[in-house]
Amino acid sequence: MTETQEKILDTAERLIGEQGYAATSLRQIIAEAGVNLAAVHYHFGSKEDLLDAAVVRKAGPVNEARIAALDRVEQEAGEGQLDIDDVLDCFFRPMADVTRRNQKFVRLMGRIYSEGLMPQIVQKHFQPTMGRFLAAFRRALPELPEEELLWRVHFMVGAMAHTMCGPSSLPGLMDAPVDIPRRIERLQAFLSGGFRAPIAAAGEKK
Amino acid sequence: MTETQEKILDTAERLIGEQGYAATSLRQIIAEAGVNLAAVHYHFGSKEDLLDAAVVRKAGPVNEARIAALDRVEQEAGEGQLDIDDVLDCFFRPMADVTRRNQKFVRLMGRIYSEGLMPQIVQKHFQPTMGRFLAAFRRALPELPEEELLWRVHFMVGAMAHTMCGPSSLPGLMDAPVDIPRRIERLQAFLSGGFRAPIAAAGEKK
DNA sequence: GTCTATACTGAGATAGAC
DNA sequence: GTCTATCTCAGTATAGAC
Repeated sequence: MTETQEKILDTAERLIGEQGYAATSLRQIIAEAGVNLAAVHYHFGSKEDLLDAAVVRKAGPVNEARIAALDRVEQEAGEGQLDIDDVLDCFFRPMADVTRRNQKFVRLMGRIYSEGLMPQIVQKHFQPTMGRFLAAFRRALPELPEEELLWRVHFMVGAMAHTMCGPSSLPGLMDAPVDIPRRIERLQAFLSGGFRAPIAAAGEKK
Repeated sequence: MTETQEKILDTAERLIGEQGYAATSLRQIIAEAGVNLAAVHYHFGSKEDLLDAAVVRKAGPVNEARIAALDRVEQEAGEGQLDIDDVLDCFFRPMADVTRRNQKFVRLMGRIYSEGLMPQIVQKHFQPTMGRFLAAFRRALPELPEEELLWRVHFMVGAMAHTMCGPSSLPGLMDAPVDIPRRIERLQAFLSGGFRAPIAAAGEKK
């Protein structure tokens, strides 16, 4: 990894996290990184591939930590049932941990999910991890039908994405201090209740 | 409202809902609508203002129905406490109803939230409604501290946004039939559990 | 192999003729 | 009110210096 590549990745991570992908031009990135425009395409191929590389660099370790935590919890549980809160903890704690050292990256992660851009990137880098966690959720909530389980994980991802990227748009939260780990704790408690909720009756009318 | 304006709005609603805002060019919209490029800027000012107009046209009735439903529930409750499920119902049922007649619009709504674009638009058109609902949530969950309540509403918005726009990226849900009302029922049950969840202890360590 | 300079295409926006 | 022509800036592609 050359110095040029690292300067580009660092700057892209910061600017895209702050402003969003669409709002950040390659020309702004290269200006702040002090490199040439063509260097971006030489090293990364395209703007989208640059984002991909920036994600991969930091998301890899987070997902590894998630899997490691899940391995430990599953081993402790043996053949028995898993606790949904333990599973959520395996998923969110590594993210909270990395946030304590690097706020920039979590912003970028939120952008990726919530700008709706490139499901491919999410797919490519998070799908293996999600597969492991889906299995764990199944073990924690065996009474939940498969389709309902998938939707609940989908809701979880949506709430997480919206929560990660920047301050809330709700008036009372705008000027709240940016304490991401605390934010994640709140989210985890909320999701725990959601996963445990009884299933909605189909076609329910009040 | 001239015929030209309506053709532009209809086409924009459809294309942006299908492809997203960033991926849809004004030139594509005008080609399919059969109008001139400058007409868009003449009538709406900019691409962003066009989106704004498309949202306003359809979101207005939904929010009015939400407020009307909430009025009714609050009147029935009198001075007593509100039921969180009733409040959620007031919020989501109008959206499910409009979906039964017009799938295109819900896609557009999802895009707006989830492309992270223009918080201004969300702010401008949904904030008054959100204000009313925040008060209702407070009445339904009086024991919840204000900050926690605001975050939970934030999580709700994130889950909703992610759910509205297109199919899930989870393997098992990709080819599921697009039954938005059913999707909303599932979401509502999940959120109900989330809102009722006990609060996370600060700095909790397993 | 790395990087610079520069040109190309398509986007949103605008001025002015009609 | 409407449309043509044009402007600026985006992402991209390539030729060639080192």
